[in-house]
Amino acid sequence: MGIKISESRKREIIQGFYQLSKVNGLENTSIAKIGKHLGMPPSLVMHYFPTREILISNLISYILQQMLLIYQPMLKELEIQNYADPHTFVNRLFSRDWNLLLDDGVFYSCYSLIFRNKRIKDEYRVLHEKLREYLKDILDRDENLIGKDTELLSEQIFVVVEGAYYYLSMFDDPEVYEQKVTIFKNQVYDLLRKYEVQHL
Amino acid sequence: MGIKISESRKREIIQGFYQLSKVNGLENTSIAKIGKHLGMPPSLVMHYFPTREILISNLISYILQQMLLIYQPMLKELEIQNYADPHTFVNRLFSRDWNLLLDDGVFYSCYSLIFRNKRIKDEYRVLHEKLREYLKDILDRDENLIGKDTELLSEQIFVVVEGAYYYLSMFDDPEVYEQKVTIFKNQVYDLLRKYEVQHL
DNA sequence: TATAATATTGAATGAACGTTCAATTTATGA
DNA sequence: TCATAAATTGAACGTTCATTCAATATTATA
Repeated sequence: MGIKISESRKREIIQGFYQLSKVNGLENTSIAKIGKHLGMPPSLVMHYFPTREILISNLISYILQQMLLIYQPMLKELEIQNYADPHTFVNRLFSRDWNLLLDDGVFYSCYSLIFRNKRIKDEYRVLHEKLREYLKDILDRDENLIGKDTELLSEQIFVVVEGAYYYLSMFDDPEVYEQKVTIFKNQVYDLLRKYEVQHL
Repeated sequence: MGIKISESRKREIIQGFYQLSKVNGLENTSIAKIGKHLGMPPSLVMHYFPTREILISNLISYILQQMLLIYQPMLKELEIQNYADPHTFVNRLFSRDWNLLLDDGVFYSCYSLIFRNKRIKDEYRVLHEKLREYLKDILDRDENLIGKDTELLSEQIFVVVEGAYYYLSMFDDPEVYEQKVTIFKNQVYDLLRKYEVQHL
């Protein structure tokens, strides 16, 4: 049970790191601040994460895990029913449920580290490839898409989703935001339709 | 001429800031380091940019200006000939000439600040809206697209471009990179074709 | 219960941080 | 040329940073 304490402490620290980064930014969240926030001396933080670099590396793993978590319910559904409606999946992709599980500010701060850290870049890439494979799995079980290049379609759908997230983050006005979401959602539906039509 | 020295010094400092951020990251580039790199005391840096916040704010303006600069040649062409080929424009959008004028790491580091700074967010949004208007201008002068919703088309093209940039940054292998660029380029061409076809 | 491993504390380190300020040099305009 | 303004210097400020370490408390194991 000794190792359990260690693990739960680690988790506690990473979550504290994440919470403070959400408010003050990743670059303004120091080890001392994390300790203070959790009521422990900074030396205890460093006992579990010997350097700041390691701490950040673990935060990134946590964030990417959170991202996978968002897809979990849909993948469970796929497994049980052996089918999931692509349109519903796309709809969920564009829903703002994300923000409950993952803060965009922290996410993009971590993303910007891929340009100077190969390991982080690889971790991000693997995660994004995984997401595309999930979508491919869903598309492969749709009878309208049998024999189609679902890998390509999945790639094309996700690039719209990711571009949309990037761009939409600049808009605060809910009305404008919704209007633009609709545009990009339709853009993805058009992609799906295009592939389906070719089949007929 | 007094004000000229001041302005060129400011430019020198911002460019030094940018250069160091490219190598060490925005968050690791201090005022002291910028001064050292340029052979001036940190107090001189602060004479021109009273706080670090102001310094960052000016770096962001510089970066967004650089982004506009990339489009300059194409816009000149549009002005002179009163026409520019959309496909050529799209091709340029996907070219890696960007990296010579603007480092992706610095760009996304600054981007991540939009989530905690309203002014930065607004500046980013205005820039992105401007880019879309440029493309709309080009599309509007294409005879195949007369009467079409070029604003919508421009929005849909750019979201693919931006998603592609986000995603492609995770790939180092030039072969894989090129293969994926082709996919996304074709995705944009499909959008253009779709609108053109509807016209016939 | 004795022993070993783990968890936690608190004080201390030097380096780097952003920022201030008074003094000095250089350029400008009357 | 002289006065004024702008540009530049260098030393200093207190604060925060990541990190270290030896000492203590707690828990697990034998």
